[in-house]
Amino acid sequence: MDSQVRKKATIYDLSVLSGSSPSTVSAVLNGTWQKRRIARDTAQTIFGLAEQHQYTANLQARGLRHSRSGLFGLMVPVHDNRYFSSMAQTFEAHVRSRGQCPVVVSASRDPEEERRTAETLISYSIDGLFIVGATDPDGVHQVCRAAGLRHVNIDLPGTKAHSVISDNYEGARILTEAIIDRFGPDDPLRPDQLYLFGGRNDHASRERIAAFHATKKARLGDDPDDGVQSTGYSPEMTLAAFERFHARNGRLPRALFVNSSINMEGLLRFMAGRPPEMFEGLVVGCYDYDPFGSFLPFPVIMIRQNSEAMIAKAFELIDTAASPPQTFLIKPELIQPRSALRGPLDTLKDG
Amino acid sequence: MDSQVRKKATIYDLSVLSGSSPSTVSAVLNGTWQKRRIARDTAQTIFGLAEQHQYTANLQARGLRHSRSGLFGLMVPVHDNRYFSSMAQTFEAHVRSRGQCPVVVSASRDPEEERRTAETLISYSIDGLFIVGATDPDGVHQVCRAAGLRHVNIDLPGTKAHSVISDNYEGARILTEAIIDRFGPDDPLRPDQLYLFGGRNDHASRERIAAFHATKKARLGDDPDDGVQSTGYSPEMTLAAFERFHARNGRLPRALFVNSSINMEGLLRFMAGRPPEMFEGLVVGCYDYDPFGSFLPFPVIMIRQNSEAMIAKAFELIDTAASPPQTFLIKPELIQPRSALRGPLDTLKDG
DNA sequence: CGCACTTGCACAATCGATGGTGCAATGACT
DNA sequence: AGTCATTGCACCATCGATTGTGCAAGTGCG
Repeated sequence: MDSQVRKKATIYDLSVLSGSSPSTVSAVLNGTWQKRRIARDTAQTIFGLAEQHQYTANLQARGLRHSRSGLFGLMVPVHDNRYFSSMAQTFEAHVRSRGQCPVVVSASRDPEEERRTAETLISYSIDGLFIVGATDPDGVHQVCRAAGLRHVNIDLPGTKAHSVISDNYEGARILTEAIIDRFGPDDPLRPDQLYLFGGRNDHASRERIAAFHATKKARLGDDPDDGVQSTGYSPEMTLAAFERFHARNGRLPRALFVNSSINMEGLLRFMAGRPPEMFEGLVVGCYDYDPFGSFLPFPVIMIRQNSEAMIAKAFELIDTAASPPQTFLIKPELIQPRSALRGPLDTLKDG
Repeated sequence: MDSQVRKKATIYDLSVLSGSSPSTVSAVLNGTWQKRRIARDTAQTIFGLAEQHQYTANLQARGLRHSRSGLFGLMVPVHDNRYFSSMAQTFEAHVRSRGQCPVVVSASRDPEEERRTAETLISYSIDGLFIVGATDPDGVHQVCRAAGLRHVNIDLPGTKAHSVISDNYEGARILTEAIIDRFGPDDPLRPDQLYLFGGRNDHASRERIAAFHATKKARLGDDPDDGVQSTGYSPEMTLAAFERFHARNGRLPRALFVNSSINMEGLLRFMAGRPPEMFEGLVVGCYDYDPFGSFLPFPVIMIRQNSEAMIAKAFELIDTAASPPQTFLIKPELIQPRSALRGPLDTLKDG
C-alpha cells in the first residue's frame, strides 16, 4: 500500500527527508562517502531512508553523467540455437560477475540489421559489445569505432578488431577423419560417398570446406567436385538440397558432413515422413553439438565448439588495445555419438 | 579517418554547426519539427549535418527526460533451452516491430536473482517486461508495481498481474493419452509401467502431474503412488532419478512422461554409455518440443507449447490495465514422433 | 498606417546522478 | 588568542535531449 504506483524515490527525495544535500545523498549511496568525508552518522541516516523508500539509482541518469551504462552487449545471429544460446548463458554469468548487466540481442545475419542493432546499443552507451557470428563484422566495427566502443568479434572474424573463433580447419579435419574412420577396412568409404551439406561464403564455412577437401583427398585419395552442397544456414534450403540429391541419386550419400546444427535440422525435415530404413548405415558428422542430435538412430559424430573458452578469451581481449587486430583460434572438441555433455545450465542451483 | 574515436555528435554540436539553437536541432531530429513550425529549409540543413556527422540520439538522455527508455525486457529462466530461446526469437521480432529495443536476460530460476534482475532493468527505465517461467512471479510483481512498470507473466502464472500460460492440464492429458494409445490392445500398458519424471512444485508441473494422474486413472484404471519422480528442472537430478529407478528395478519403465526438454537431457545422460537395446520398446512423452528430440531411436511424442501465441497474447495484454489479473491459457499442440517443425528462424532471409 | 495573426525560432527549466570546488565549524598547537 | 589543518558538507555545473513559453519579424486586412 505504502509504495503504490508512486514514482521511484530519487536522491532529491531523500535529500529533503534527510536534511542533507543531494550530493551528500548521492555520495552516500554510491559508496564514495568515505572519500568525500561524510560523517558515518549522516550516512547511516541516509542508508536507512534509502532502504525504507526502496531507493535504487536511476541508471540512465548515472549513465548519462558517465557516458557509460553498465550494460554489456552480446549480438548473436539468432537466439534459437544451442550454440548461440549456450554462449549467451556463459556470457551472462561473466557479465554479472563483473557487476554489469548483460544484454543479448539478435541481428538475424543481416548486415544492415547488425549495424542498426549496434547503433542502438551504442545509443544506450553500452560499455562493451561482443559481435557473434556477424555477416559483416567490419561494418559493425565501423559503427563501434566511430563511437569509441570496445568490441570483439566471436565465431566469425573481422579484420579491424580482435576476433576469437573456433579452429574451424582443425575441427573439420578431425570431424572428416572421424567420419572416415567410422567405416571399417572391409567396406571402406569411397570419395564419392561423402558429401558436405550446408555452409555459405563465410570464413567458418570456407575453412571447414577446405579442411573437408584436403582430408578427403589425403585419406580417400580423391575428392569429386560436387562433394559440397552449399545451402546457407537455413533448414529449408538444406532440406531442398537433400531432396534434390535424393531425387537425382535415389538415395542419400553413405556419409554426411553437415555444416551446423541448423543444417542438421534440414536433415531432420528430410527424415520426417520417410521410412527409418532409409537412414540405416548412414554416418553423419555435424559441425555443432546438440545433446539430442547426438542420439539420433544413426551415428552422429559432433564437433563441440568451446563457447566457454571463446567467451572467456573475448573478455580477456575486451580491455586490451586492438592494434594490431589479432585472431585467436579456440580448439573445438570431437564428440562421439551418444554423448550427453554437461553444459552451462549444470552450474545452476537446481532448476 | 574522419570520425576516429571522437565522441559522438550531439545536438549541441549540430546546433553550433547549423547556427540554430539546440532545441531546434532536437525538434528536427526527433520528428516534432512540423509541430514546432520549423522551416523546411532549416530542417533540411540540419538533416544534412546530422547525416554528415552520423548523428544518433543519446537514448539515455532521451530516456532520462522521458522516464522511458525504449527498451523492452524479456526475463527468462535460462537461455540455453529451445523453448525459451525460441520465445526470445519471437519476442525480438515483436519488439522490433514496435520500434523498441529488445533486451533478453536470464534469471536462473532464482527468486532473489529474479527480483534483482527486474530492479536492474527498472533502473534503466524499461518500458515493459515479460516475466517468463519465474519461480516467484509475485515477488517480481512487487518490484515492478513499485516502479509502475507494465509487466506480464508468461509460462508460470502469478496472482497479481496478467499471466499467459500453456494449458498444462490439457497438454498433459493429451500427452498421456497419446502415450497410452501408442500401445496396442494385444499388450496394453499397465498402470505400473508409466512413470512421470521431472517437475517441481510449480504451477505447470502441478497441473501436468494432476492431468497425468487423472488420465492414468481414467484410461488404465489405476495409478500407483510412486508414479511420479520429482527432479526439478535439472538434467543431473533427472539422471540420478533414472539411475535410482534402474538400480531398483533392473530396467526402465515401459513408458515415460518426461516433464520438459531439460529433464529429457537427464534421460540422454542415462542413455550415454548404455546399450541401445536397453531402450527398445520404450515410449516417451516429452512436455516440450525439440526437433532433434523428435528423432531419437524410440518414439518420442512431444508437446509443443505455442510460444508465438503466448508472446502475441502477452503483447496484447501489456497495454491493458491489470485489474483484476487474469490468466490466459494457450493450447499446446501434440507432436507425433519424427516431426521436424518450422520455427521462428524460418522467417529469416536465408541464414 | 495600425492591429491582429501567423511564422519561425530561441530560451531556459527539467530529468537524476555525479564530482570539483569552496567554505564554515571544529580541533590542535604554539 | 591566533594560525593552520582537518572535518563535514553544500553549491553548482554537467551529461544530452525534451518541451512549455516567449518574442521578434513577417503577413493580411480594414
